[in-house]
Amino acid sequence: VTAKEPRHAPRSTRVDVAVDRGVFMISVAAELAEMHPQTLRMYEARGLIEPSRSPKGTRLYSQDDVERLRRIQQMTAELGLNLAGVERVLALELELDEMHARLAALERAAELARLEMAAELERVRRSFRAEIVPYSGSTTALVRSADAKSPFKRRGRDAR
Amino acid sequence: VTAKEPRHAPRSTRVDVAVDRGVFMISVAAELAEMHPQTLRMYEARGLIEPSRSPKGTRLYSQDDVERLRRIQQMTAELGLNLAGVERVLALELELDEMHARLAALERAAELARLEMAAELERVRRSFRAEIVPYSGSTTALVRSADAKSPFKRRGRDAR
DNA sequence: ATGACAGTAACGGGGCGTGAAAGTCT
DNA sequence: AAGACTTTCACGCCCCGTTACTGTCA
Repeated sequence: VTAKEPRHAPRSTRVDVAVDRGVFMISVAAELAEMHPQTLRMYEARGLIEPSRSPKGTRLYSQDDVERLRRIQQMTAELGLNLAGVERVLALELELDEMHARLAALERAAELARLEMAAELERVRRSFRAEIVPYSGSTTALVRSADAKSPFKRRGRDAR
Repeated sequence: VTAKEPRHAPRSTRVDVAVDRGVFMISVAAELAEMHPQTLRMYEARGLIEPSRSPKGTRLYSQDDVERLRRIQQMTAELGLNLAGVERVLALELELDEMHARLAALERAAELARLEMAAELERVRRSFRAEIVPYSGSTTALVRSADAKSPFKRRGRDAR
């Protein structure tokens, strides 16, 4: 926001790249994940990660790959898991995420159903009231049905 | 079911004991879990398991403890996890179970709410209809609602 | 006094991260 | 020709299961 900038300031560029697009070769991916390149190859051999390959056979790691590597790194380094544990934990965390999503979706669906039900109930109340004509001298009410909007004509928005 | 049994048949007894009541001392717990007794002590030192203690200080493992040991055993032996991994996986699986329970509870609650709503809706309809009475001498149709089978009475069995 | 418990310490095999060697491509 | 990639192999640390030793109690 300042007007003046140093002439030889470090230049940086930001490029938009799909997060699952492989762009980093092994040396820079290793640096980004703070790991040894050889370790990355090992992980691939174990099936923990699957970088794409250039036509020449060079590994290309995506942004997602690097993030996954960092997660693995913190599991092994900070928590002391071995690779088998990492594998299992990653799988479980995936399951857990899916379950979270399902739960959130179900909650949303339930709330929505609740609202629709309430609305339907209100509609029914109103439509019945509208068709009731005040009548004095009897305990019964009358119905004008010719043009009456049937209270139950709309049934659409509920069945799955 | 056969009438005659060998006189010296192996005798067995089945005793009811609370699954979380510590009853096995370390040697039999180890045998049940197919592990070395020392391993059990190690796991306790790591906080992976917490057998109760007799007044004398002897470890007493419950049925639950033994099951947990077997689960640990299969994680380490079959899957190759180390203890840190076991710890993490057990925690995650607990979370997952809780989430399963929550999800099931939420589904039940939603279904129940749905039924109650439907019932309420039906009540409202009926109560309004009860006030409607036949009327002849008009071009409009009539509704005897007290006992009338309403054309739209059945709404229940459709969702899902 | 034998046997199962408790605790601490040391051995040893395997997992896994690192380093080295050799080959290919630009 | 130099440098970064590829692969395979070997060293070495550390985890952890086992064994061994010692002490206590019935």
